[in-house]
Amino acid sequence: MREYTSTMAARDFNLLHTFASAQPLSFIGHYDAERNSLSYSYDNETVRVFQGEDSLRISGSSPRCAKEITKRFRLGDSMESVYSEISKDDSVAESVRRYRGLRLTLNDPWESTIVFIISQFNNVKRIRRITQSVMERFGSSVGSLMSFPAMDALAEASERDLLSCNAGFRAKYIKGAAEYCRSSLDLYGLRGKGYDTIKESLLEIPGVGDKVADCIALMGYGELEAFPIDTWVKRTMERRYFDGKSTSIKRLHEFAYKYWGNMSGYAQLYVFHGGRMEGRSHGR
DNA sequence: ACCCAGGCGGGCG
DNA sequence: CGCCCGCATGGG
Repeated sequence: MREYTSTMAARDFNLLHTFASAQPLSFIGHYDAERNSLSYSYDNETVRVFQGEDSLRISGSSPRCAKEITKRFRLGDSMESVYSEISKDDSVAESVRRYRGLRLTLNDPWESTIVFIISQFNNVKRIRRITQSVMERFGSSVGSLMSFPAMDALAEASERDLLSCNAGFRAKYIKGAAEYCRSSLDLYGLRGKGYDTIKESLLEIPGVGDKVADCIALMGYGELEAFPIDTWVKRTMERRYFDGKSTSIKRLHEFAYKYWGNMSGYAQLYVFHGGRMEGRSHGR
């Protein structure tokens, strides 16, 4: 079985920060700390990316693997201009300094939908375990990895089998979302329709609310206006921009859009990751 | 024992 | 619109 490899220059690319930032790839892929590499399956192929000094090495089962990595990690984005656009204050600038190379990923819309449904009211370690166990149970093997389950597989799964993946109360949402996505919504047809249209459609999926819809819009469709507000982002923003006062999600959205505009998605990534890393190191 | 986690749906005023 | 609640499960 042939393997395709390639090397490409990559500045401002940090695989570990990206893996640690709780994006769909963090849950679907496998990170190897010793090699500093990440492997995952896509479209019945496998690929592995190794972080070098100022370069990436790629190996995969298809000649398309380099293109896949370029797209998945948005290597075409100029991080220089992203950083200059989002660094509106010292706290964002500090996150950028600490986590330079943290990349936004562009993932499959269907996979993003299920992963972010699993993510609700949950912690990162458990999201990964549940996602992996759903893949083991309902996916199929691609080389030595597992594929992400098809819509049919999850729509036809029993709630009991999903519960045995420890999905908890999310089991019924997973099944409901799969049924809805295969019968009543063309997830892939939404690509490129724009943030408002995409979000409105996603909100019709059972188990998808405001926050999860923004996550899917951002990391499944690449809509950079999206600004998902979870507990970390809320707390971090209240501390940084609202004098520590409790502030409604609606107000935080309004603030974000005025402040970062169509770079909100990248700003959110650095606010979220910075806030979460800082919060964790302080104990709690 | 306790609080919390990349929230959502449903009910209430 | 805002607020409150229940929801499964396991980490710190």
